Amino acid sequence: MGTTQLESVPEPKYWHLKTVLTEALDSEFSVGEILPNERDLAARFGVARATLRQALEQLELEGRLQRRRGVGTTVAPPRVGVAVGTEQHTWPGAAQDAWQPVDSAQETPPAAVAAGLETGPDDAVHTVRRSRMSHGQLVATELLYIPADSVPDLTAIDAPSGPARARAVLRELQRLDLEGQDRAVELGSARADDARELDRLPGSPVLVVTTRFFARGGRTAALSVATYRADTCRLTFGDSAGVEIHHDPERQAS
Amino acid sequence: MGTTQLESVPEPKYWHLKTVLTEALDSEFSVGEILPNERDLAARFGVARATLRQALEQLELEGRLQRRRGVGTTVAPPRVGVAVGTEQHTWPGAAQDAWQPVDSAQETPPAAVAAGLETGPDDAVHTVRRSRMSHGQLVATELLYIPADSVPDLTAIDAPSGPARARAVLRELQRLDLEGQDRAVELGSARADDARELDRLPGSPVLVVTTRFFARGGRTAALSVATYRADTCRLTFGDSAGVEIHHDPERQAS
DNA sequence: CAGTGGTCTAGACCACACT
DNA sequence: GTGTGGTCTAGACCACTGT
Repeated sequence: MGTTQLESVPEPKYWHLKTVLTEALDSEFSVGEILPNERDLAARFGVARATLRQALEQLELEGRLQRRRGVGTTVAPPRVGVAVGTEQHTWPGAAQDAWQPVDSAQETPPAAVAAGLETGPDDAVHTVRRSRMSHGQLVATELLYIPADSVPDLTAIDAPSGPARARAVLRELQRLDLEGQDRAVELGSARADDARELDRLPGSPVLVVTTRFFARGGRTAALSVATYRADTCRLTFGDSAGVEIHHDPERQAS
Repeated sequence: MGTTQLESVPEPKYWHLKTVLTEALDSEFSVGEILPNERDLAARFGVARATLRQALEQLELEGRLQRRRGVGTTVAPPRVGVAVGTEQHTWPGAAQDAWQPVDSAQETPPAAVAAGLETGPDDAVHTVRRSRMSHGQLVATELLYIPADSVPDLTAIDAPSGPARARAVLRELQRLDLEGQDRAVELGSARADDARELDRLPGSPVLVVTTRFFARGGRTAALSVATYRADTCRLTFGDSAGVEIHHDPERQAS
C-alpha cells in the first residue's frame, strides 16, 4: 500500500516516467553511459516526445542526467561539493582562493548592485571577472564589483584589461582590513554570457551566490555575484567542507 | 555595440519573450497584479501557448511571477531573505529557532541518509518533521533524522506521535554537547508530500539544505534535510543576516 | 553528411478555484 | 458553470556535433 489514499487523482505521465527512469538509472546504468535518443525513448514508453522531455528536464535539474545538443543524453556523475563558506575573512583574490581572474574593467553597475554597494546609481565601479574550476570542470563564473574608492591607488594602473589588470585590482583590495561578509544563495537562470562560459544553454538553472564584503567601518567594499551550475554543484558551507555523503535529491513521489 | 558579434544566431522566441515580459513587469506592473491569461498573452505576442509558457516558467523560476491553477498568474513580491547560517552552534529545536515541530516517528531511513549518519543501513532512526514560516508564508519543510543512540532516554516516551513527541525528541537532543555542523545547498525538485505542504506542484524547484550536526567526539548526532521554496526564498548566511538589497537575478541576455 | 537535442506549433482534454 | 493554469499529442523545423 504505502499510501493510504486511493489513487483518485491520476499521476501525470511525465511524473511517473521520471520515477521509472530514476529507478532505471539507479539499477541499470552507470555514470557516463549514453541513453537512447529522445525519439526512441518516447516511442518505447508510448508517450509524445514532449512528455518524455518533461521527465528528462527534471532529471537533468536534479543532476542525474546531462544532455548536450548534437551529442545525446548521458548519465551524470554525482554532484561535486564546492566549498563556498570556508574562505572566512579573506578578501577575494587572497592567497589560496579557488578563483582565476579573467578580466577587469570599469563601468556603471546595474541599479540593484549600486544599491548593495551603497554607491550612487551612476558612480563607476571596477569590475573583475573570475571563473572557478573544480574537478577539471568550470563550475562557476563571478562578477565582482568594487567601488573606486575601495582601491584608490589604481588610477595609474598600466594593464588596460585582461587577467593582469584583474590581479592588480584584487591586490589593491587586499590592503584594506576586512571586517566581515554576508552571503545569500538563490535560484536564477543563466544569462547568455554566463551560460556560454559554463557550457550550458541560456536560461539554464544556476545557483546565484551574492557576497558582500565589509571593510573596517562597516562600509561595503566589494560585492560578488557568483553563478554556479545548479546541475553539477552542491554548495558546501561550514566547518568541515567535506565532499562526502549521498546522491539523494531525486526527491520524488511514491 | 556591447557584443562584437553580429547576430547571426537568432534568439529563441521564448527568450525574447522573457526579455519583453521582464521589462513590462519592471515598468508597467506592480506586485500582486494579475496578468492576462496564457491564451490571451500568447495571442497578443503571436506565439503558441507552449512557447509563451516556456517564458512564464522561467520568470516563475526567477521569482518574478506566481502561477496558480484555476486562479491565474500574478506578479510576485521580491524574494524573502531566510536566515540559514545564523543559528550557529545550537541544536535544532533550541530556544529561538524558526522551526515548528509537526510530527515525529521512528523508521528506517533512506540509504543515502544512513550513510550520512554513519549508521547501519537497517538501523531505525527517529524522524522529526518540522516546518518553517516566514512573513506569514510556509517557506520550508524539514525532515530531521536522529539515530536512536543520540536520544537514549526516549524509549518510554508517552506521546506516540504529533508535535508533542517531536518536541520531546528535540528536548532530548539538547542534552548533548554540540561540537559543530556542516551545511550543503543544492537544487532539487519537490517530492509530492513536500510540494503539497509548500503549496506547490510536485517537481517544482526547491533548494535543499542538508545539515549535519556533530556531537562531542565528531559523531554525527543528527541530520537535517530542509526543503525551501526556490521561487520565493533567498537563503542568507553569515554575520549580518540582513533582508536588504536587490531583486536582481532576472539574469538575462542582451 | 546523419543523428542528436532544442524550439515551435495548433490543437485537445484535464484538474482546479471561483461564483 | 466558467475560466484558469497543467498535461499531452503529433507533427515540423532548426542548431549543433560528430564523421
